[in-house]
Amino acid sequence: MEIIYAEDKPKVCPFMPKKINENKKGGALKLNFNIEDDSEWITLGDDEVAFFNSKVTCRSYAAGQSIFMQDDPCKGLYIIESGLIAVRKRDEDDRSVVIRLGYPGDTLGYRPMLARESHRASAEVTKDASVSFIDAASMRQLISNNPMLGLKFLERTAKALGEVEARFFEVATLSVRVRLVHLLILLRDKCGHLSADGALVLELPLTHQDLASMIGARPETLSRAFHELKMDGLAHTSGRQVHVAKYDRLIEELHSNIII
Amino acid sequence: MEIIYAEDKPKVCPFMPKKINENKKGGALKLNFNIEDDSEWITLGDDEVAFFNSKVTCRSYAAGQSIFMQDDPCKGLYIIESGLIAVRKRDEDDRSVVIRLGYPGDTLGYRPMLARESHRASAEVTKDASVSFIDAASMRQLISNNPMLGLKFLERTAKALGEVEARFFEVATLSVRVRLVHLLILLRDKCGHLSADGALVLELPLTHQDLASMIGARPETLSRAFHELKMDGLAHTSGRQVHVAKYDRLIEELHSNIII
DNA sequence: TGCCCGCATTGACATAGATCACGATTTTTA
DNA sequence: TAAAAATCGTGATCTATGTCAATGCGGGCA
Repeated sequence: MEIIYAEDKPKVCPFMPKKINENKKGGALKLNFNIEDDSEWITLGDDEVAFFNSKVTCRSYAAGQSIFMQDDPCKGLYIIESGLIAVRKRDEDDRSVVIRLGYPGDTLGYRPMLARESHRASAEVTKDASVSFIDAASMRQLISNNPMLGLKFLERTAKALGEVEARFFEVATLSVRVRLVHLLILLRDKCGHLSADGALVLELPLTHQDLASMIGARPETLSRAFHELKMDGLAHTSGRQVHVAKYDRLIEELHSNIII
Repeated sequence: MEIIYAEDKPKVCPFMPKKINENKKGGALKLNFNIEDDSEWITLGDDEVAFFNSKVTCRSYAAGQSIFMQDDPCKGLYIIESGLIAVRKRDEDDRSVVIRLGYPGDTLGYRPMLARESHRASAEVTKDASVSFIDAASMRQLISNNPMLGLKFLERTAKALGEVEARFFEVATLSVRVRLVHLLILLRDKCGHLSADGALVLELPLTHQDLASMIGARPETLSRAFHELKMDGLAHTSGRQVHVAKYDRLIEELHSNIII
């Protein structure tokens, strides 16, 4: 359910509230995506929803635009409603690494907002997106009023921390091939679907260059790793699609190399 | 101010409360280290301090002992009062990586405690330590009673996340030499002091093997990197000490390679 | 004291992965 | 639609780092 905007300029999203946590609180949150049961936002009470709604603004971005840039001061929290965002870190030589991908429901910028730091990475729109924003002061006010909201964010941050630590471990000890296999498995949930013949197909949302950067490798090396997987009959690429023949064997290959 | 225990077996620490946040709340927290102004614990009110004190227990560990092991279920939060802890992740081939170091005032296990997961790493005592413990249920109760406590933990976790992301970026893009230089600079605050002749000396708290793992390299490679630094007149090692001749030039070398 | 045993160093070698280069694609733009 | 610009694939190198092996060092322990 993606919203298409004709204009080039950003505009405010239409207000289409979703019922959240209907039984208990019945609040209607001004956010344009399906709020999951484990979302941080379902912890908000009526008053808080009203406060949130009065503060939140929404705009849309075309693919290629940036939501914020590395080293910008962090103004607040961004909530992805639709589209796809790549969080990217650069050095002065224009080497860049995609740190993570943001999907609808995800938030951006909570780390620098909470740590009261500047953005350490840029957020680039990969597929046309619509993103809501709430300023840092309001967000902190919400969190200090509502312990559960803070706790939810804490859990989220804690999970992210664990994941990055695991990726650090990977890059430090595992081969490019294994890292690629792991990345493919991680992307399955968000980008995978079954083709007509029942095989698993991943729609990779990024160029091979960016994929390579996510596992700390060069594009050429990634290309060769894909070639190897094809030779072994595990998976083959066509454009930005990856057809996975033997998902089980991917998992196997991972298990023999990783303990998480 | 380190506490020495003669016994091999752990024993309960003496109760030596520190005054925290005297002006406003006057609580005395049952923790044996100097509580910094930005510590999460200064947010506790009288009742909460009493509750905390009734729940917290303390024991001491000798160097070499483990506080918890990878894959153990997480029972609660550990607070380091003295000593030094290495947080280490292992795979089945006994390759291990030191993820971070824990100093007095630091807490261990908040990530798995909050994410309700098992420990993804072990905590090994590197210098005889005294560590307090509070169970997960009590800790959660404290956090949901006191929004500020949660917020403080949130900030801390967010900071840690930023640091690990930065290290991921490093390992993916920078040479071992530059990573070593960066590690030395990071260790300066905790392990550095000035020698008689005014030069900077770092007392490295770990074996070269563990140091190597922290920057995602093998011990032999680390050894050669140190050798290189010596050749260039930047620093030289003797045992676990590193004598830094030109700290400025270390910084320089880093700046020409990193943007944080 | 001397014997271990784990740690550090050094050398020789192997290799994964980076770099460079050049066409072949695909995508974007005009 | 064609032209231009990315992006992708592949081969030929090069090099940083890992691996293996031998040696030396130092600190605990009998």
